[in-house]
Amino acid sequence: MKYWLMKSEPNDFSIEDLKNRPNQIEPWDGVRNYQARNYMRDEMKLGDRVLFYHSRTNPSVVGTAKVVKESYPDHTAWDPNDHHFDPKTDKDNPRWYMVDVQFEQEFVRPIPLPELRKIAGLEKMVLLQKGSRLSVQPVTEGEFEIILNYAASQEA
DNA sequence: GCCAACGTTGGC
DNA sequence: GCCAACGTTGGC
Repeated sequence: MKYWLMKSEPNDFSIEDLKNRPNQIEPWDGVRNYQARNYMRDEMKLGDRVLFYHSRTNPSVVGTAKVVKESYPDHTAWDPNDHHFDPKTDKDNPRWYMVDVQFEQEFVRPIPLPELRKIAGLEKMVLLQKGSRLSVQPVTEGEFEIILNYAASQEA
């Protein structure tokens, strides 16, 4: 099993939105970065765990989700009316892929980015590296556990 | 809203 | 294949 962190701008799609979806499942569409796509297309497997991250507005880890459908073409790339329309990809040779994720839990207290930087054991997290902007990124099992434990300790 | 850091595009 | 110009991301 692998562990991931996925970013979303809460104004665009928040963890509350995920929680309110039918079956609490949502396709992770709109990723238009090759490295992030490769992770989704090639490495994300059923049951993989995901840290849900809110970017830009009060950046923080806000909860967890899991992968419930492995990669398939992101059809929004072919929709001229979609914000993430990509005129250069065609249906015979899909360029962009997505997975479905399902809500697991929302932290009672989100963990803000500055707080993450202070937690021992997270120094090497991709998220915390300078200039890191990947919207889909790997997390180690150790990092994942540290964050879950930290979140749980905040709820006591 | 600003802007630094990245990623992509396209002329040559 | 280089690299300048442009567009985007995301912390602040």
